[in-house]
Amino acid sequence: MQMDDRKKRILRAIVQDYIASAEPIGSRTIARKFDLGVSPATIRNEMSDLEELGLIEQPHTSAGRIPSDAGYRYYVDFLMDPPCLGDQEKVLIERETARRIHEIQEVINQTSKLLSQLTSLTSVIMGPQNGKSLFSKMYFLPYQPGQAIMVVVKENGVVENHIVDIGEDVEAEELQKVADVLNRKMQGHSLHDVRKSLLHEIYSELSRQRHLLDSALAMLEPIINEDDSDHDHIYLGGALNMLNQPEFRDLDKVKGLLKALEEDGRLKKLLSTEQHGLRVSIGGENRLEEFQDCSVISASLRYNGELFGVVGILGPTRMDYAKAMAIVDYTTRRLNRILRNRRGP
Amino acid sequence: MQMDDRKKRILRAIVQDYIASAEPIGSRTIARKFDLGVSPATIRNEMSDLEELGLIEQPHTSAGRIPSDAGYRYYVDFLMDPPCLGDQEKVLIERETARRIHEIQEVINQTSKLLSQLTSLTSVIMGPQNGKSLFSKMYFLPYQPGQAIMVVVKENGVVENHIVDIGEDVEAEELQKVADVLNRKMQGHSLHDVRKSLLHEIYSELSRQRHLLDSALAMLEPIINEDDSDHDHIYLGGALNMLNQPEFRDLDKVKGLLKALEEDGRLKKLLSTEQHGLRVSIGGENRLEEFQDCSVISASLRYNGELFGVVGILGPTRMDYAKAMAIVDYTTRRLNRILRNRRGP
DNA sequence: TGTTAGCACTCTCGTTAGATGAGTGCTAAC
DNA sequence: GTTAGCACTCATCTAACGAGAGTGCTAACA
Repeated sequence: MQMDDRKKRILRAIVQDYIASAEPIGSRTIARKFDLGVSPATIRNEMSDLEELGLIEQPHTSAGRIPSDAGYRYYVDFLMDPPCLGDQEKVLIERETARRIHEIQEVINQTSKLLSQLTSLTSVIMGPQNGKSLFSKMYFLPYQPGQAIMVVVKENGVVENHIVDIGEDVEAEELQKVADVLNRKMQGHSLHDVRKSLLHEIYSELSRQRHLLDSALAMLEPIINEDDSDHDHIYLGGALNMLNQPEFRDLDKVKGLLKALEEDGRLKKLLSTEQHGLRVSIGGENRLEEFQDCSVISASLRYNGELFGVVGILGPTRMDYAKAMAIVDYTTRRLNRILRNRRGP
Repeated sequence: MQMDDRKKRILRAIVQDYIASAEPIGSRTIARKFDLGVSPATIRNEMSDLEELGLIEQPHTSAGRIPSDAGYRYYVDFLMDPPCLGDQEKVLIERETARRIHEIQEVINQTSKLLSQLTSLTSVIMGPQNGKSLFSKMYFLPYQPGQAIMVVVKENGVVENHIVDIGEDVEAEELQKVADVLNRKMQGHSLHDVRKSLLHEIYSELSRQRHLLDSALAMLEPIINEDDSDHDHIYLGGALNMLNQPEFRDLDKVKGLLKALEEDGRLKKLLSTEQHGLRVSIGGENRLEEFQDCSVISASLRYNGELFGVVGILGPTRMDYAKAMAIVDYTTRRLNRILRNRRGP
């Protein structure tokens, strides 16, 4: 069986109406709402075909039809109006991302809020993966007697500060000398590497300042550990928006989904991809059980060509794909431009 | 009418049973479950008295009784077993708070998770209020051509870093000289003060390095602005736990509450207090409409005697007060001890 | 051969009516 | 002061029923 023009128009009508209303739609309603020039009976026949093709389905015998995952996929790939963005939305995105990008955290928070507001869906942002980030430099600044501020700069531009304990008799300046050696050795290596191979090399070079080195290395512990932990958090924005979707009127469903969202690991799997450009994952295309009723639109952030993070939107399978895709696309392009302007160290 | 011993025992039974079961409890059930040595009829008479005293109420005519806000208050103040903590819980708190307290953010995240896990309620943590925090020192570190890392230390021990734009021809070292002047002038002043009065004083002193100063001040902008904004975020842990409480089986109720939680301002009002020690706010005792069905147990964190933050638990009015109070109390004591050990600069 | 009208059938949803059961308040007896 | 008994109230559960929306099939039509 082929998808002729009329079938396409009918499928398009079903998907669009269902996206808007969340109600199964019947032949009669289609005939009334969309001017296809044929009677409900004809549409019924066509719908029967579409069902056989696996593009639509019936929740129960005497209800209208709703799109299947494959139906949404067909719609996104072939039938949808090309995603395009309103001017106000563009302006909003420009404005929100223009404000203070002094801290990476700031960017993430802002963007997350922005996306969920614009789409009325849940936004999902995965920051830079600590595990893979390369070390660039470290500095020590005085803090209090016995303590110092350790500032760590990574090659992806991220700057972190930690308060570390040093001996009472040690000055931050002194420590900085040790740090300089570490900087020379560690620059461009992942923290993982450091632990694996560089440590003893550094050790020998610095043997005369052994006790200082010991403490410096102890200080790096927290960062090195962070490396392994699943500590590259995922930030959710507008998780509540989900409650407004009729498909989540069932409390248990919501609970399950939110629980899955709380476990960072699940989401990370869902978002992880090396793919450039926009990615659309519809319903069952997600492998994960919990997200079978959801779709994810995501795109990657890059810094110096490296994966820096992922920005996405999570919504019910029945979502306004055109709009969501346009918004994610525009936002990530914008962020990538900003990241590019912060040239590599 | 007086609260004699039997009345107290009955009220205690009602509160405890209702906390455990979330079901209104009737005279017959009390007589069966709790061994008071009197018949249901007698208990009915006493319950009638308790209702007249405003300590219990009936959801509808033919249901059992539930505690009123005043009833909970009476229970907490006079009837409750003194809050005390199991050893496992103590150990858990010790262990979780012992791990890396290198970053204030870390402490907040950890504690938030910990509290919500231990109580199965929602934890609420308010970090240091930027607006009130006093400036201590700033440093500049090299980052990339045209940019520097600005590290700001506040008197409450918080360290922040920001990436700031500087002229292409300016070195971070050069900037540090300006910073030294700023440090001398601004130490111990709130950022608010700086804007109001110190700026022109600083200006005159540094007039020869005007262009550098201009940029340094521009850099402080983000922090100064942050000051005014409601940017001292509130961190929620286990907001989902609420969904498990039978009182929130109604989706609209949950939505309303979560919406109120999302607006930081509301919660800030709820938590703000100068009071030392444990604070219990029951149901209608909260002024805010949205939280009439909730109780909040909170306590303040202090650093050098200054209010540093607030740690609390938010749950339905029907919560296990003894347990929640014990946990909040122990946790904040522990955190305060840790903060004290990080002596003031 | 494709399209349409007609019709019987299915299934969900909202309403209504009873039956059930937990709990109360009152009265009178102990 | 305490208790047993009893009539009454009210939420909740269940079954039954009708309305409404939609389908699939058949037969007629162009």
